[in-house]
Amino acid sequence: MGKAEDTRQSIIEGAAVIFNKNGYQRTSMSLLTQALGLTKGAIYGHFSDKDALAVEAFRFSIGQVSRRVGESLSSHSEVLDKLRAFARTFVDFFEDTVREGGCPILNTAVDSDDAHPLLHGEVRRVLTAWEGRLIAMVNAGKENGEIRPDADSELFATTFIALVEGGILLAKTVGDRKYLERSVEGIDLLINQMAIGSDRSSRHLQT
Amino acid sequence: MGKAEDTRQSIIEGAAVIFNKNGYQRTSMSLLTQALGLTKGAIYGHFSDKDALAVEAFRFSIGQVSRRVGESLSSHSEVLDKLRAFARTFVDFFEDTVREGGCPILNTAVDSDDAHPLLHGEVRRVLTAWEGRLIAMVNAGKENGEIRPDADSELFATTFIALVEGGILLAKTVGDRKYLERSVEGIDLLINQMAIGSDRSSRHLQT
DNA sequence: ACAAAAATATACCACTCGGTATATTTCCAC
DNA sequence: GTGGAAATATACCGAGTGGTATATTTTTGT
Repeated sequence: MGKAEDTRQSIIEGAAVIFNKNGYQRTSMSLLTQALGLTKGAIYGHFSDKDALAVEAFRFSIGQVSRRVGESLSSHSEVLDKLRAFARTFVDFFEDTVREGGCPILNTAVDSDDAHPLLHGEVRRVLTAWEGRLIAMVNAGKENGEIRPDADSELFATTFIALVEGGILLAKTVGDRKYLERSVEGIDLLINQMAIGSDRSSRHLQT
Repeated sequence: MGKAEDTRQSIIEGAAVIFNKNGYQRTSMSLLTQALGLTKGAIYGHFSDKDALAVEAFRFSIGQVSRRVGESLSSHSEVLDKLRAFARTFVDFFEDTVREGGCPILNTAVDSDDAHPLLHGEVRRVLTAWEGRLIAMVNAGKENGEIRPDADSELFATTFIALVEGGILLAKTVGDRKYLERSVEGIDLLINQMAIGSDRSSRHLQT
């Protein structure tokens, strides 16, 4: 990778955090230059405009999340364990997430509301991909006999995502990670209810 | 109410929608003036600065949500029905919510991230109040025998809020209300599991 | 080592921002 | 109706915005 390509990547990585912390609008080009130690000339030499950089930065942030999740899943073979690890990843990295400005999906979804169709399309694609991945995992669990065949995979996928994002929102806003922990606990309950032959499926919303 | 107080209120109501649609940063004073048909002089005559107006606008938006929820609850006497009506209110008003720019709690929580301590404090207060209200309702249900005494009211309150906000986020971002409907369906499952003597408590994550 | 090319820095553009000082209009008590 | 006060409009401020044209530095192929 040449020197130029190297700085291009460092711009993306630096901008990802700054955009995520401050939002698209509040992130000015001059803020980026001083945080990156570069000048406008350098940035505009690599990206056509602020929008293009924002999109690449968002994709990079998503890649980071995806990588973390992938690593968590790889250490488990059973689908049920993979699902549990999936959810718990967001708890494990909560402090890092807060330090980097919160969940980029959540932030960008709210931030790009109407005003930024490009970013809006990106986050929309990420969310449906996430949903599809969860549905596929549940279906795989049905096929290998881990999950009851009558489980509603779409209902599970939606509640999974909603609980994760809602949990992050609550925990970050109120400033207490217990809200995210509880949300993931709620996901665990749902997972147990889909499982075949687990006595945990008879335990409900009790501690 | 004098003419001036009337104007002041119309500024708040108009600004509430504009702030919620565009976010704090993207809502410029000139955007407000042209949308309200007023000039800066009029606005700054009633509010010290943009921040003060934003806070009042946020409170007004929250009041609207609170009013809707209150009306939904008032038509039920049992706690379990109140909880179900609580959740369903967000589905019933989903189209209105989208038209007005999304859930003000969700939007403001993400928007005020770090940058606006005043608004951040407001949304934080609203969230904990919402949590307290749900916990109180569950406890009331325990006392009058509707809800199992061992139900985890805090876990329920957190998952309730996370599912509502996460569901709104998903539904609005992807552009399909079914995601919010599923999230509320998930809440109904949790409610049924807390209920005493309902055979529904043995049905889990199946359609 | 050197010249061409690529990458980065500098200086500047028109425009918009939130906010204010002042002029003008509208309201209200008498 | 009229005078004084309150409410609103107008004109303007310095600062910051995204973006660009050009100058300078750095890299790269030979």
